[in-house]
Amino acid sequence: MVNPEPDSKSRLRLWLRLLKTSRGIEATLRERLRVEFNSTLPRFDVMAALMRHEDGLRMSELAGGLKVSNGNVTGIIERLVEDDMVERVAVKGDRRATKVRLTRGGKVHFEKLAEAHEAWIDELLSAFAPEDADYLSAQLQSVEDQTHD
Amino acid sequence: MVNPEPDSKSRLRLWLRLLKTSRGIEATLRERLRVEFNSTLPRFDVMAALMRHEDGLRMSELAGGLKVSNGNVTGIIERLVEDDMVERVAVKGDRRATKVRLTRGGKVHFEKLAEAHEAWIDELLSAFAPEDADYLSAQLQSVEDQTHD
DNA sequence: CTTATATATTTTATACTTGAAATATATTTC
DNA sequence: GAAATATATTTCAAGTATAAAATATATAAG
Repeated sequence: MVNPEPDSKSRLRLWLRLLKTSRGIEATLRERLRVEFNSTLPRFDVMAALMRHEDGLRMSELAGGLKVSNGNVTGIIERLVEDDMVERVAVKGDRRATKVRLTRGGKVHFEKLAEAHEAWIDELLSAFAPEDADYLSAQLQSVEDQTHD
Repeated sequence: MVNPEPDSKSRLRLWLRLLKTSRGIEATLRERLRVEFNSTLPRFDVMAALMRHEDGLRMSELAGGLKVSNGNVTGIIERLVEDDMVERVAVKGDRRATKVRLTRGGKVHFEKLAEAHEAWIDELLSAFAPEDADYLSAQLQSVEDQTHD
């Protein structure tokens, strides 16, 4: 063949597929969080991060971990505080910083979200046998280092 | 083993990995579009869709194709029209509808974006040999039908 | 100790996103 | 053909997202 398809085409197709898949799943999760829990994906992400850190996280740690901007986290936390899901705690020794952590009620609420979330994913990705899922995860892992612009 | 890890855990890991990978790539693309072309991903997506339809698309076709809300497209198109990238065309026979299509300048501009975009993806996904990319694409395809909530 | 610099966070301006309500026009039904 | 219903689009309110500027506090340098 004189002019075979360049490698970039396969990768482009993969990217479009990757994007379509993750957006589709995200849309479904967002919709279900809204309808069944009156919540959102960003709130879920923030609460999940806080769940993994009993003593709380600084605003900047949270933003860094979720790879979103500081200002973004400020807004999400504001609303979570209004809803008594999260509380702000002073950091002793550094009056610039604030730590943020789940309230008792926030934990209870998140437990429910997390359980539903795991079941939804299990359903949405049921096309993958666990071994395939693990294999795919490993493959995707290899992209990691490429995306540190 | 008495209590082996449930299948849902593998799928959950896959989802988190999928999300992390696509968000990482998206962030890189967004940043580069901003810095190198003073543009954005949503604009790119809209222009790419219009590029595939010489005669233009109705607002609702555009929204449906990109799977975003109508109101969302209205805003993006508004700004693209301001920048002379896109023009609105009346649909004869239906005065409710508007078609939207790339201007000459919009096409020229998009050609540059598309070329850079393909090169970025080729770079970001260089960890995948073309055959692996094709295989992965096919695997991901299988999720498709699951996400029509 | 006082200025310079660095760090943590919030605020601001702008854009994107959604779902729902509003508007305008078409189509169907009686 | 007038009323009811459906469709196409925009507007609206609220939330999410970014980068950059502003603020507050801490640390370093002199």
